[in-house]
Amino acid sequence: MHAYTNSRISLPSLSAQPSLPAVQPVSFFSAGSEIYAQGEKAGAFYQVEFGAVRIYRLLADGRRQISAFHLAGETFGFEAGTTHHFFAEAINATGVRVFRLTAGADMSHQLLPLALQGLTRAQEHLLVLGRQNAIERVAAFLLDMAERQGDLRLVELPMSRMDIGDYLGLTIETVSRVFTRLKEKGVIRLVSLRSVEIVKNDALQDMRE
Amino acid sequence: MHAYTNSRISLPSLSAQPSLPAVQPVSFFSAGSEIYAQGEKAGAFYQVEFGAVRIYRLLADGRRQISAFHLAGETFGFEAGTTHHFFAEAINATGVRVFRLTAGADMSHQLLPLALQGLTRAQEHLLVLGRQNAIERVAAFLLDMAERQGDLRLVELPMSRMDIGDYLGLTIETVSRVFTRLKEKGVIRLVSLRSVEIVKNDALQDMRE
DNA sequence: CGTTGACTTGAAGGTATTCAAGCTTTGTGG
DNA sequence: CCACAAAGCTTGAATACCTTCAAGTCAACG
Repeated sequence: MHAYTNSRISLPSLSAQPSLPAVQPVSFFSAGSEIYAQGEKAGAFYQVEFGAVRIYRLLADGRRQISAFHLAGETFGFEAGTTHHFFAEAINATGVRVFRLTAGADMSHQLLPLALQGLTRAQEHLLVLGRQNAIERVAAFLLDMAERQGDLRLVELPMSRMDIGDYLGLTIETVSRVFTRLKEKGVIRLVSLRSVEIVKNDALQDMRE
Repeated sequence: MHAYTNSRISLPSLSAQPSLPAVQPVSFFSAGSEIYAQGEKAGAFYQVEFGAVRIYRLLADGRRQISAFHLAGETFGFEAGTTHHFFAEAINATGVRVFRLTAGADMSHQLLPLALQGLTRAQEHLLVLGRQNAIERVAAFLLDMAERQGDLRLVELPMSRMDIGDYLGLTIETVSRVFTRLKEKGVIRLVSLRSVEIVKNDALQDMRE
């Protein structure tokens, strides 16, 4: 399947992050490889060095809901209890810094703000999934991705249409149709499959609700 | 509108909760009254003594998404940053113990598990809103309410159909129709509008996905 | 006992899904 | 470097599910 699946190569730290121990090694994950699985014992948290990660759950019949994407610089993996409730996978070739939680050290101060930020994001996403239509969902997604990439006109989408659909609670066909509609309206330009230029930011903002 | 809106009467502690300072007073809120509002300065967290609370966001056109209900014993109100991102309202006559966050005291240890639990719940709710149909959503809701009330056959629903709809991303009509269908199948019995007997627990479990 | 608000039920309509086909891009091997 | 295969994406038509609009029922309360 994946040539490098589960190959984790430790490297010296590339960049120190304030308030986190900077000496942690970086693990590499190839596209599609698993970082952790639902039911696995939790005991670490993770920071994306480069690449992108998807966090998701599955229903018994295979339906998938991606609850979050994590891009370079972002942190994930802390969970309630001792086992993971979700899957985490590298979307592309991805480097992840792993911070093991040791029994003695207390990381509450570092983790609480991260947990609260994740909570706010999840709750805002609930509004999107519960009360917004397809166009509004895609608009919210594009604006969120743009914001997290520094509000440039050009937004990189590291994930497939399938991933976007499973994040927004839509099918790939609907995602594709909305992209086409936004393109025809001149709101966005599809530079390539994984790269979108936001032409009319205001129009997107208006669509978001 | 509400006769007792915003009346907050302090009472001595009714029950001490482990690991939280037990001397906090209890505030009372009448049905529909606001506990805090989006944009307000945050600086406390809350524990429900009795009654029930809804946490929600609004879109500009009035669409509402309830992200969580909180029943007796549960904790809410901690948020990222210094201002509230959500509204909190008493659903019925409700007593709430308020824990003010003082500048000196550090509550990270108490708050982190609560924040992580909230995060897990929100992410599980994302799966419901993103990938489940109306019956599955209502089944998940009823089972969740039952579990939080001690897994009794009789489940009390402190909230209206409107609230349930806004929590599950459905209209009140759809919620009502699903209740009727479950009743006709003999899965539940509508003891009263706000009280449901779970007759076939297994059937509900199966429907949940 | 009548009024009000909440809930239920029915019929019509709309949005997203499903199923199906065609197209584009990417990767692989000759 | 080209040809082909495979995967990912787009587009179209039919269908399904939920919503909207409307009317009617039920329950609580004065």
